Amino acid sequence: MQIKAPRGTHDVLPQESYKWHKIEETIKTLCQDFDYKEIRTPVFEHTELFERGVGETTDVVQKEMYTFLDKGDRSITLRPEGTASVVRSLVEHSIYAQPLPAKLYYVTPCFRYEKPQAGRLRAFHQFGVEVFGAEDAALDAEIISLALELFRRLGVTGVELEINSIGCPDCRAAYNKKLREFFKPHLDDLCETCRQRYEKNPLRILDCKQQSCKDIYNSAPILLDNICPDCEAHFERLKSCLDVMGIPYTVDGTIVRGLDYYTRTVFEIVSKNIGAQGTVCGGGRYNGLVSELGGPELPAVGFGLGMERLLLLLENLEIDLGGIDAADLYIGHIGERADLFVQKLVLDLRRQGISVCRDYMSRSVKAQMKYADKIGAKYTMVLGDNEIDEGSAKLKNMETGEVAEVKLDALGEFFKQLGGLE
RNA sequence: GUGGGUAUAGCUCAGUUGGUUAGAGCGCUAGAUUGUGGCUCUAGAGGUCGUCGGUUCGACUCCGAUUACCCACCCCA
Repeated sequence: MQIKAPRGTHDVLPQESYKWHKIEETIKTLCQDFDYKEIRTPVFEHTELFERGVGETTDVVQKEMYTFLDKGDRSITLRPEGTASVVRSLVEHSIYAQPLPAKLYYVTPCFRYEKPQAGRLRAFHQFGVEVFGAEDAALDAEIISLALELFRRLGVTGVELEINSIGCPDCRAAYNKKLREFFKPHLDDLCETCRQRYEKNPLRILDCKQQSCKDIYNSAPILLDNICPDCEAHFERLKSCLDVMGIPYTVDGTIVRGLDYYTRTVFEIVSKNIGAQGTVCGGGRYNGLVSELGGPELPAVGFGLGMERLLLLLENLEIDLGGIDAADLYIGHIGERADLFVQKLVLDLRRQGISVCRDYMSRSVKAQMKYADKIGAKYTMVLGDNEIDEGSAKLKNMETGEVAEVKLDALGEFFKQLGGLE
């Protein structure tokens, strides 16, 4: 009986993994340029962290977590998103006692028990950024510019930025009251989930996709029009920062986001090139989360960016990421003496940082050359008694077909110079 | 969790109104005068036709169930 990869997971094969390397490299230098440092947290945490951090009423917590009891009867959950873990770590290690703002990033696997479809997996990866300690909307704008810069560096076009402000707990409480008053006469016409939302979090009703509910909330008061003066000023500052950086955006008052911790700024970067899951990157400000998880009152902003969705985007836009790295040199051989000679030579060259392959299949010279061609080796040479005795061999450039006589003990130098020229 | 589509070789797919040894292209392996890739030619390996059950003299083909994948809803990255 053959065992296959679990539902919603997939293998990253060599034809694909080089793309990951390329993107991860780009992220690394990007974060260096913005002066963000990498943080790595465990793949699993205490379940309670996500219940409190992500919010008990969210879909993620209510029905999508991989939760189990370990052998010590602890309730453990595979991380469904990155932010809660980073905040936990920040509090646990008092990172807030270091110079603020603390600017962190990560690329990490996440797990959500959902029904897979285009751009949605059960095991996926997020590139995330979190900044702690500053209230200034310039920082909200900075992380947005960081995300957009990643797309720019990778050559991704056609992504759009949508922003909104969902206010602070104060203005949201006032707004929720207003909303309840608005929906009260329509209660019977709302769908069942929206009736529950009415009690717990009326804001979420505005996110309902049912036409009957849409018809009702279309004329509801808009949160953005009801935020307090401080939140208003914060949002204005965000917009002027984006303006001054030349970053286009649209204000979308309907962006609410499904995670409970957001305050003030929320944003999404969307694309039409990844199927129905249009959001490649989503984030916002979460000023209350650090204290909620036992730390001090510390403002924070962050985003999560779906790596698989980014890959999908690159693929659908037919963006070239350079292809798999091929070996520098393939060394064929004839005869037993050459076989052992090559075994040693290959190691010598590899120790010098040259990527070298040889034959392990007792193939004919012709078949060895065919193989070298298939793996895309840049150069080839064939060693027999003559070449070993003379200490030199013909080195063939597989792209141009040019052949040059090269001393075997000068091979290392030859490839180093070649590398220097590229 | 709800709905729609698909399931034949490693990959992309043919397979006539059910009829006996299930095909192609690509890929893989080996050859085409003795020690050199790309083109061409030849040969070979590789499939219990997703799985289980039913109808039938006979099922890859029809029916039912199940599973997986894809897509959409929901939600989100």
